[in-house]
Amino acid sequence: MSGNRRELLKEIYAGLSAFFGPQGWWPAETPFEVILGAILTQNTAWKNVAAAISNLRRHDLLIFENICRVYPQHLAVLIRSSGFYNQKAKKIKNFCNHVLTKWGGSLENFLALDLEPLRSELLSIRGIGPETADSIILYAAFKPSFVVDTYTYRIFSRHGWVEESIGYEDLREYFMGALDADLALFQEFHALIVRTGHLYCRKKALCSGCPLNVYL
DNA sequence: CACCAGGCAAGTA
DNA sequence: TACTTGCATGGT
Repeated sequence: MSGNRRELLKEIYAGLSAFFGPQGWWPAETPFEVILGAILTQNTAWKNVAAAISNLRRHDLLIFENICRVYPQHLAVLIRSSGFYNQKAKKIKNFCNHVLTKWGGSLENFLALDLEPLRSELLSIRGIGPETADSIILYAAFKPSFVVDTYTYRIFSRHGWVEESIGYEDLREYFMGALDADLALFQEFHALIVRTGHLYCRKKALCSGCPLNVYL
């Protein structure tokens, strides 16, 4: 049964990869920028996140040591366009304070942890949930933790491949239990799923030619 | 005008 | 354990 799942996933990945080509995610220049983007994009369109990151860049705040010194209120003003800005400013500061107090300010050392210890420590930080944690692990720490998002859930449940009631951890295990722990594969697969979701989830267009050929 | 976007935490039963 | 609600801007 699990071999079947592996074949299904391999087939979907191959199809999406051939259809869309390489995605080259995450759209950021440094690990810390990935982390900021992962928090800022929580339930928010990426376009609004991009504007916030652009503001941070203008203020030279895409650097860990710099953002550590800024007040949450000031941060909130700069990331306003990403929505939930008061919460998100606090979440970013929570992350920074964790690295400062527990890792002596060495983000590099923190991200060098093995996958499982890193994941549980990320999840202990207020504001870092499972998707944000896995995004950070996959695209900032470069370790193969599969990222599940709403598109993943919608696409796979709508096709009847998983139960509608499935939760985050079980859906993540659906992928990780069937696929080899391959960094590039996980990075591309998630990016391709999001690409598909952007085009077809809750849109009127049908998936003409797309391997996931169903009205979502 | 209503609805949603690459979630998460806190509160309730 | 399993819902529900607050958070908030900007695009369709």
